[in-house]
Amino acid sequence: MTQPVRTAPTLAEVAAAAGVSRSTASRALNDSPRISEETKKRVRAAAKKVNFVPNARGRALAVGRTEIIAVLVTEPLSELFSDPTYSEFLSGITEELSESSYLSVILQASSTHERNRAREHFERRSFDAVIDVSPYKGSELLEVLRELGVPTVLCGQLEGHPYRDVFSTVYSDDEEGGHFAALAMKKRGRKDIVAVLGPQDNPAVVDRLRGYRAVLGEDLPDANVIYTGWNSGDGYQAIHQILAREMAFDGVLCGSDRIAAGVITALNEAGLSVPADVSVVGFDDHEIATRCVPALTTVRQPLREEGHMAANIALDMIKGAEPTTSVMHMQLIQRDSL
Amino acid sequence: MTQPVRTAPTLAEVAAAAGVSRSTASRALNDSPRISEETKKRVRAAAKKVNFVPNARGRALAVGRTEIIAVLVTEPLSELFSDPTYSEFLSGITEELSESSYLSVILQASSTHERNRAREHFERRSFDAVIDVSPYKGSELLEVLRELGVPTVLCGQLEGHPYRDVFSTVYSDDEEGGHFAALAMKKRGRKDIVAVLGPQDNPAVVDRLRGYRAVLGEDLPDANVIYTGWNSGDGYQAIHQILAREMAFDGVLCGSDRIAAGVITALNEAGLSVPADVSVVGFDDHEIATRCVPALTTVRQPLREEGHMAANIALDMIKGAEPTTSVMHMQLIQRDSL
DNA sequence: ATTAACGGTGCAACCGGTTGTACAACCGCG
DNA sequence: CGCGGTTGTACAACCGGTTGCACCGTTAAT
Repeated sequence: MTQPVRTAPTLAEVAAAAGVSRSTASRALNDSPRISEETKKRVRAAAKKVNFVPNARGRALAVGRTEIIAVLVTEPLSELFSDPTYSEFLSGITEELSESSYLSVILQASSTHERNRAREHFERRSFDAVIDVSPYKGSELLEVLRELGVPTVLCGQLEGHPYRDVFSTVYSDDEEGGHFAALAMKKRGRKDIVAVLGPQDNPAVVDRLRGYRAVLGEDLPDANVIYTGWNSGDGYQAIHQILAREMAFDGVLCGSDRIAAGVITALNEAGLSVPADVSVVGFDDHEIATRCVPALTTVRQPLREEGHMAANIALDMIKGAEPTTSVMHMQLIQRDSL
Repeated sequence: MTQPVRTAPTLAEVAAAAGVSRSTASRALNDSPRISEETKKRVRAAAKKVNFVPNARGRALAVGRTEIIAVLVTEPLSELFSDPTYSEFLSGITEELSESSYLSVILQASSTHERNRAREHFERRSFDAVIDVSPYKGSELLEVLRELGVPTVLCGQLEGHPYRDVFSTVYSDDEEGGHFAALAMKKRGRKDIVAVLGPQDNPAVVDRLRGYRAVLGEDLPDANVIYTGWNSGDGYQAIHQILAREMAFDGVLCGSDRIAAGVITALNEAGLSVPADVSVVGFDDHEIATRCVPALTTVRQPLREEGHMAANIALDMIKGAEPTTSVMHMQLIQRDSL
């Protein structure tokens, strides 16, 4: 049996069926004010009848848009998928785009080969816009995008804002998040605070710490600031380190919920009750936060909303909007660990 | 400051710079045998000089291909990302496509809205081919794809093979995997086997069980077959269930490595040694397999290779190849739990 | 010397839409 | 009755490539 590859109906066939010209058919389907209601109705009926759907390729060439947005990621796919932070952010982007007719393509850029490939696609004008999920200063690809004039949204603050006047930026206000967490500690009357942050060179970590300090001052001494990785094991170790010093503390600010989970485990093992003896506050509002015992008070980073915002800004820029910078607000999620 | 949106050079400019016609320029860049070496060299030099890169939209329209392949997934993005099985398969696809100039788009189809959107894109001919990661019988989208004649690759066997003559299929031979696991048990001299599978309605589960039975016969009695979920907790519970029956057993065949991890924990808690008292074999060769104590003997499903294969078949079908069915082979990974 | 064969190139059509502009039909007006 | 102004439609160009076919000049065969 031969395949029933019904070749798709073109605008010309619709026009013929409706007894009008191609241009009139096009305008009628695009609801141009220059076409009479009568004709529009006839053309629409004809289109329905022959099952017409405008061909993406033809349309793309005519209007100069592919209706595709690239999401540029530096991480390899496996890491990208295993990190729930990314997955929620990406969901936000696709969710928002699904309201429009736009599609998103995940474009990896971890190896040189991948970066060259990405560059090639940029030069071909395969995409109407690019959302860079983890931009870094001095990236050659950003340079290319700038030269090509491709609308670009950076997710995350670049120190020195080297592209501020060309690209849009979306980021969460980490300093504000630090404020919220620290204020909660203060309100609860905690006076001897320990901070178990992530890696020292991470800009988010720096901003959060600034937020903590602005509120707590002397209640968070330098000696109590510990830089680690993001995992529960890191939190666990950090607490052991603190306990070994045999100094009193009544609150722990954590750089991630996973760190906090490890912190709580270590405290419990040491016979310290949370929150009776020690208060713990996390960061991220990761799924794990609700599964901690006690459930973790944490700072929510609006990742999904950030994705929405990034997508919307990209769409606006495609329509010609100027680059903007958009700061998302953190939120304290009150649970039982404080 | 105005943006430096250098408008991209077109073929016409290259042709002018090389002193030839547009058609000759096109043929020269596409290495047509009808053009002399001399001319090709001149055109290539001109192209390099003006930084010419063929425009994706124009090309797509002319050649009738978008150079985009859609990966259709039924799961919501969050699940997709959290399941390492998918992530490896998807990596395989993008890895293979990155050798070509093709891009892949992840197209979700869990809600009705998403399915309508997918359908619309299919009708617009936005994609040259579709890879359906989790096809199910009676899917309306498959029906649409068949009608439209879009090259499609199904990942997983559909019972009754309703589309065999139209779509290609790639799947791992689960029955063979069952064979391998069971044979290993037999070789080790295990006679009283328990099977802790996944959900009863899962086709992979059915096939694996068939493989087990063909080898073990009476050594795997019906009463010893337990259907559960895929997680470690399920394996843990299943063993407790078996232990409660107070019947002897010396081997456990597991439907996933996560199940096996739970099984091993339960056995150890019950004072049974693995592999001295009881042998355990998993399935998937998940990362967790190497972290079990003892390290888990398991059946490896070549997910990455399956992704490669799916991508290649899709590319071949785009070039006009007939639909094929491709079966990937399982492999027993010997570790210490047997 | 005439012609067939052939390699190399350009013209023009085409892919499937959108859009600037010309034009025809109709209106009301002086 | 002829005019300008509206309204609705069609013609044709255009987006940026690819490709069938005609045509040119050259060489070899008759």
